[in-house]
Amino acid sequence: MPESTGECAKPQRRSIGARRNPATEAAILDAAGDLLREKGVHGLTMEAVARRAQAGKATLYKWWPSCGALLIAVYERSKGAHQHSDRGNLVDTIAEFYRFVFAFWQTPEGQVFRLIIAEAQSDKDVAEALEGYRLERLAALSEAVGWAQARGELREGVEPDVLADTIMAAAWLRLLTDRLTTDPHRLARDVVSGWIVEKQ
Amino acid sequence: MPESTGECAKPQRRSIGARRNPATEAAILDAAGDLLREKGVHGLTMEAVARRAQAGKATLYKWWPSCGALLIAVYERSKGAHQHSDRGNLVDTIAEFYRFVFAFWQTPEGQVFRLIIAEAQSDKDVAEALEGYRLERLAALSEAVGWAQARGELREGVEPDVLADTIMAAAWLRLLTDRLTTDPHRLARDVVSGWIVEKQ
DNA sequence: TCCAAACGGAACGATGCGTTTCGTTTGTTT
DNA sequence: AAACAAACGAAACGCATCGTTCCGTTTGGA
Repeated sequence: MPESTGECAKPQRRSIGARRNPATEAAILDAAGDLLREKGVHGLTMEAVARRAQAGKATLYKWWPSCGALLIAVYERSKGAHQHSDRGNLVDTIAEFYRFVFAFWQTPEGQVFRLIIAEAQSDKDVAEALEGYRLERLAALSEAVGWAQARGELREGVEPDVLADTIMAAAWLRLLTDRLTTDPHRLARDVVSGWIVEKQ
Repeated sequence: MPESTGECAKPQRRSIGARRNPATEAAILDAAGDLLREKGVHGLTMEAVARRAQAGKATLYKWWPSCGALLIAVYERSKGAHQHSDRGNLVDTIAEFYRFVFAFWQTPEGQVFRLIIAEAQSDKDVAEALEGYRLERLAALSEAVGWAQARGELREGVEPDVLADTIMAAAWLRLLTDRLTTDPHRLARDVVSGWIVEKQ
């Protein structure tokens, strides 16, 4: 990841012709990300980003019409795609899921996600992007639950996407109420084990 | 003193001496609430509130140092205290809980709550107030779960506050992702029934 | 009687907003 | 080779909100 120094270092980025300059995009997203982590969502202003990235405001508004768009772009660039790995039983699989997302949400890049949820409550575009992301993650979780179901792990009548919704809800609540230090395995057991057939 | 014009909305609220004027507080909170519902959280500015309430900005900042404080005050004034009523079994009790909060969150007053959750992600004071409210509701939910446990409804090893946390998480996720039209009873069943002993 | 405190109102400098204009740079088209 | 198109940094604009600070007025309490 290119390090943006924030000042000095006069890159003198100019036009590279009648096409978008990737260096400009990178510099702007770097600056936006840095500002977000340093000053929170209120520090993310078009003015500040332009200043820091040594870019013109016109350039910013051309590619990212609003602050919300910038927020989404910052997150999209940094989000890691988590591949669910089946651990043989549902509790361990979900525990691994919690472990991964809690760890990510605690990184500077992942912290942006909670700001996106916040912004989505009053910005329609952000809400739309968030909904797309939510459905994507929900499908992945559903698949993992489906594996357990196929193994006959689950009690009768359990619908994978419904259980996946509950699993995700627990994660979001921890994020939004600053409890990401919750023990992932214990949480997985607390949320999931009610739906598992009892061993005998 | 005789009313001169009788014109609407010219209260001419003045000082009532060296003490806080309740009429001023009411007018300001009314104005703030109206603005929130009409223009969303971005419409809630100190300037706009002062204009609408015909109050001085100095008065606003004296009693509510920030926009977040105003947001909390608006919500505190309107929030209804939900008394949990036991319905004889846990699913029906939780269904009633979901029915109540979903209905409230869909009202103009209740809509403020999602904005509080959003603001709490970047405003420490709001986060603190939200945490207090969350724990308060969690305790009430825990109590309701405890009733079911006392009846022997729950499987062994279930901790009421842990289950209550999951119940609340499902509600919050619906609020934040615009799914308050979820069927409350079905949701209650989907979240809770895994923890109930099977009838025999 | 006098003082303290709250009130509405107006003004201030600072900052961010969204837009516009300008001159420069460079790839693409003619 | 020349003309064009589009992106770029930079600066400026009118406007809104910010948080603060004055002021004069009002009225209860010391």
